[in-house]
Amino acid sequence: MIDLNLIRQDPPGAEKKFKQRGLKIELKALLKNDAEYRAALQEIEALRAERNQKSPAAAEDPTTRPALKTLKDTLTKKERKLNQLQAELNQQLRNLPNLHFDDVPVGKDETGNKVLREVGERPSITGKPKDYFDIARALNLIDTDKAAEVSGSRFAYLKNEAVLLEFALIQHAFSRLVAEGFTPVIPPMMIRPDIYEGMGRLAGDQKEERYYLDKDNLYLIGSAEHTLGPLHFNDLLLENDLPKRYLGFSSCFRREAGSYGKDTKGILRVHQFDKVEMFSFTTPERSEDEHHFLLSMQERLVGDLKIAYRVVEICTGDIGWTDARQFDIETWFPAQNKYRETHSCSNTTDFQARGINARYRSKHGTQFMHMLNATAYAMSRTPAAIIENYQQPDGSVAIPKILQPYMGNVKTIAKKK
RNA sequence: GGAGGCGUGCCUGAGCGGUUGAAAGGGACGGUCUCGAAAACCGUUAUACCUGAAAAGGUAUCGAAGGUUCGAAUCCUUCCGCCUCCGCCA
Repeated sequence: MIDLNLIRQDPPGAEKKFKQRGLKIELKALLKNDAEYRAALQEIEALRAERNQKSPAAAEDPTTRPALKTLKDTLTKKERKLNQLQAELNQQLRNLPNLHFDDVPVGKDETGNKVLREVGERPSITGKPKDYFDIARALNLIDTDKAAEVSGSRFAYLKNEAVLLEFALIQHAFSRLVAEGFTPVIPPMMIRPDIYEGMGRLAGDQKEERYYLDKDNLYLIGSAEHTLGPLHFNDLLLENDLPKRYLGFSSCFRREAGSYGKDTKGILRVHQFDKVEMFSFTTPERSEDEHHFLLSMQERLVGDLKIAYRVVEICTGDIGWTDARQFDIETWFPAQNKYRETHSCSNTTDFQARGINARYRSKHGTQFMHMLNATAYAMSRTPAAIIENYQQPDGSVAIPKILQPYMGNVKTIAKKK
């Protein structure tokens, strides 16, 4: 949730940023509500003060009670109205995204994203590169036809080496990052609505993206991020505890409601996939550094696979709801002849922390932490990138050296007899 | 699914109608002592909002929302959450 004080301080500035995000948000109604709320609050507080002051005397002198009774009745009426105002105000606040940093590139959609650097060499493939999905099917690694019959579109059976490859990636991510001091976590994959709301993940049009279990009043998470953040729900840490870094593994569930027709073939966009995710809690002073640290971890993980990638800073029109700044890593897909998003890295500043009341204590007092999240490896997309980049002329797929130890030192995935 | 219990400050935990923002212990922070540290001792230690230049004052907060009352952490109702036992179960 956004800080109301920021809105009060500079309404035009906030409106400008919302506009840069492509949102038409008028703060006029909200500010009017806020002013009304504060006026009403003042009035009520004066009445309460009067009541509190006179009440003790009523214990001895019952004749003063009728007057206090009328005072109480008017108070009740006014309090009801105050509650209503507050509820409205809260609703309005929840519909506001985070404010991005001033130097985030302005743009209306993903075409406005800024490429920061390209790293690594693209593979030299003789002939026309084959699509990862065609290769995978030929090698009996993915079956979406059967999955469609059993579960519907955008589901897949991963089989054979695709499974081992996924486990290898997971193990590599954990061994690398646990060595860096990240705490390994397997978080819950379902979450309560109020916590989810606090994480800012039901706001805007994100709600449409979630699976909801009506019978139990629970949502399926769309990323480990969603339950890693609430690891410090209602917590008060000490400044010395920070930064706190976690590495979570979870399945991710997404309805892909707005993506009809996009990536319908294959497994780049599915309702369910696994992901290893980094999550950091830190101080406001250090959050930009932490953001770059997480990004550097991502580059190392992609670099380990020896696949070409580029780092992109996401522009205002494409940035996430909760984010003050977002980087993506896009990985090279030879057959598509372009980079595709495989990693995302976000600094949500205190936006999520305010929503889940995650604070820390420093010499300057108690304040909200800054919270950041970053993909380590997203399954299906990363294995797809490996398959497409490591394809061999004979139709087999080489396995990145760093993953071989996790796969029984097998060097290639070849067609089975 | 059946039966019962419980939700208080950073934590543990007392309080069960009126000087209770809330005892006590722990933790954290500051100080004394020390070459330094530990121990011991002394002190400090909630948050939000409102008025105010400040000093200060006011209001709210004991799971949440309602209700009873002049007055609620304390009584009532509903909801939410947690725990224990039994049953079922990877």
